[in-house]
Amino acid sequence: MTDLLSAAPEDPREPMSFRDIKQVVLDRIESRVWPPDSLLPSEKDLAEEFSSTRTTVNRALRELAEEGYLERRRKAGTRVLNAPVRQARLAIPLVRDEVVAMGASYRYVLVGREELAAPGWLAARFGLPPQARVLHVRCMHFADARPFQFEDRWIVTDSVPGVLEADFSAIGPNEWLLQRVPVSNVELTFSASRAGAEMAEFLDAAPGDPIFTVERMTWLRGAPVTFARLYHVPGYGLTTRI
Amino acid sequence: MTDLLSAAPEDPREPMSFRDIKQVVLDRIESRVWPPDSLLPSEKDLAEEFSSTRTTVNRALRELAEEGYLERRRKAGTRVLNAPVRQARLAIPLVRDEVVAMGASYRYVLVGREELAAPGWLAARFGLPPQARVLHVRCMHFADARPFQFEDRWIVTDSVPGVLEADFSAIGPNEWLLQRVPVSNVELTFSASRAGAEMAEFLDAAPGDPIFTVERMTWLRGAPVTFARLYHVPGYGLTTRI
DNA sequence: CTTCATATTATGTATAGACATAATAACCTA
DNA sequence: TAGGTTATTATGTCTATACATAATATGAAG
Repeated sequence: MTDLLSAAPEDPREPMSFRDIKQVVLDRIESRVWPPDSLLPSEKDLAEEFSSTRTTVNRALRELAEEGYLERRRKAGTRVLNAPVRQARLAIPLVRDEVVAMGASYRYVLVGREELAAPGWLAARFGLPPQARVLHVRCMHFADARPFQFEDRWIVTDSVPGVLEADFSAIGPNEWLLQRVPVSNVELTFSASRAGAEMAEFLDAAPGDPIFTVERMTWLRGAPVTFARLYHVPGYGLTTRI
Repeated sequence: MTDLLSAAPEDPREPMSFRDIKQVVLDRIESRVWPPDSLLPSEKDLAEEFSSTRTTVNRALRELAEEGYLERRRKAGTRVLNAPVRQARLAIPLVRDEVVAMGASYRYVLVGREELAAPGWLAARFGLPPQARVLHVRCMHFADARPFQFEDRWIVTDSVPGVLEADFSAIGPNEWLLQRVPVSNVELTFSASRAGAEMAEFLDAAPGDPIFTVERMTWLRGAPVTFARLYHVPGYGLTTRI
């Protein structure tokens, strides 16, 4: 097995790629050859060591910094972070795609649809004017005829031209919106809530069951677009890897 | 306001950076100038349009692909993804840092510590041999004297030299581990569970309350290191933005 | 000795060209 | 006409150099 702490691959003819360099640097960080808070050699010095160029070394170190291992500042140099600020990346798929990826078939059912003045709590969350109108849509998503997710969504009608003409009987609001509204900013909040009576009925749960809940707020060019609460069937877990 | 759909900034003397190019391309995607599934002009053509080089255009498009907007393949070109596969990035801070960031003061208390054979469910999860030993540590994390998080952790003793000598009375196992064990691979699962009697007592909750739960499994160079369940005080939400 | 100005250094990013390679298009042969 | 081969193209990445700029070190002056 190649000694990854060495600078060069065993075959001297094979140049070190930016990925090779990342791996060597990461190995040195993890083995404490370069301990937390220590200053790395300059890019210029590393380029010499790896028989590479500053641009290639820069890319390797920049990506390690983006991944939370290093801190870089001009002139100050590159430092190993004391506690890596690791970041998990969560893919946010369409619920249809998520169900299909589970190997199940997807089904959608509209539960309710009404146009109304934005409730106070929503106007407050979004900073909406008092008379703002929203479309409130509730729907169910099924996986192989079993409940998977209950969706409770409010759409700001001024932000989505044509939304009042959409009846959402055949297609869910999220898929409809994705076709029409590119969304720039999303805020997600994961939490646990308690199943109320209606929730329990739709999700085949018992009232009081703990429900994994995702709140999703979206904006387009600074204007609020939607607020959705997604309630998952009991037992659901959202998994990601770093 | 500068018309961002134009290729060049108004001031012809200011060259377009890779960030400018990203923004123009993103604007064209969001405004459907380049609709979903469409093929973008080649990097060479875009470099000409932006009076730039392939390397600069490549960086802009590569980052947009990493952010989930584009799909790129050699020779096949660059396409706009039908549904952006957006990814949220979750910073995974130390619980101490999370509490301090909230403006509260942090306190740690060891609840229990015992060495034992790995329970069957854990051996199964990690693929451990039947006689594997683990250190089971339970502890509480407080924010301003209020319960914040209950931590239930199993540490594979073979993977962590010195762990049996650690009593964890003054410092939590996670901080202790971070000082000694760089962790390469992490799997996180977010879910909702129900507060049992002990949990309710520690977290100042009622039995049966929904509890936002994070399971964290870690490996180093392929070997299992820890399995932790983090239970959060009722009302806790984990927020991230895309 | 302290403060301010200047020099130096290390990273951030751009350019131009080169080579590698995956994927598609075009061409040739049976 | 279909299948196989070859050419072409578009992206992936590297090199070498240059310029920008943030941050630190050094030196000069009061």
